[in-house]
Amino acid sequence: MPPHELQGRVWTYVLVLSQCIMTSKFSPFLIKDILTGRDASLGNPGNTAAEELCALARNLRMGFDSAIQKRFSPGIRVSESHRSDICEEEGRVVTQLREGAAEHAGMQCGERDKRQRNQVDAGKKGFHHHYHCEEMFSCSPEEPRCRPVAKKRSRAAFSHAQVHEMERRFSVQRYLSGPERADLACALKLTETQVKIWFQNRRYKTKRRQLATELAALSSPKTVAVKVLVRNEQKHWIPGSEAHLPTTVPLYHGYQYQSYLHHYYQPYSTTDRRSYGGMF
DNA sequence: ATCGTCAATGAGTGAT
DNA sequence: ATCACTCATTGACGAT
Repeated sequence: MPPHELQGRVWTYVLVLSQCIMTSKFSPFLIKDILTGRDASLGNPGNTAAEELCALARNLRMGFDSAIQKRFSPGIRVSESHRSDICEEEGRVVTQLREGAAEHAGMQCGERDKRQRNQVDAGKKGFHHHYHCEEMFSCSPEEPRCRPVAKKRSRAAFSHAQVHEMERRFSVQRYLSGPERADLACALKLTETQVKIWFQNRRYKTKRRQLATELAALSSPKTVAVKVLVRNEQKHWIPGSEAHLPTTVPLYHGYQYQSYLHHYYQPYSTTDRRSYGGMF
């Protein structure tokens, strides 16, 4: 099968899938389904065709690339954790396909982002996170060759509800066990990795702020009550009443080199396999 | 244009 | 080997 025909077929399939997803005909789907060609209307590509499709799909999206490689590359063993990562990536691909289909329908990127933001702000869809425009390659049925476009890193913006819930949880629990993290991720419609990273960053942020606060308190001049005798309009110090004034500590250096000074974390959850008793 | 925030990434580490 | 951690940094984004 000529490359441009394969690519056209992949692109058509992507569009069909996108429309299905947008109209909720079916979702989610597996990339494997694309590659094994379950849809009779698109023929029945064999293994070789699937491999070719796989190679082409690699050029479509970063999400495709990673997921397909991990799942289908020969000789690569997939662990349970990797499998869950792959599922996450497939979820991202679905999101990207939704956006791709929307874009194909004529919506401008900026308008779409605005709309999504409005949706998030208005809380119309409850928990929701989005990815911004991220064109890795420019492909279209009219343009058989994929043109590489500058890579752009995406950053999810969690909704207020998602952040609020994680903050609430963080206020009572600084560490989550695996099952707890999975539950929270499921409830918030986030991936476990996102929840994990959020808690990591949150702990780090708390620690940084606490250190900064403490160091600022140490380095700032203090108002201290000092006993003074007044006699003949002159002030006289009373021995032993001097306040201890600490030397100024530069914030950066204090933070940089005293990072292990303050072990104020709560102990790890009892349901977790790891114990931080020795560390904290 | 600059700055702060924050999700994500990577290096290094320890536990299992 | 795998996992989750801390810490430092990166890059996107919004506010100013």
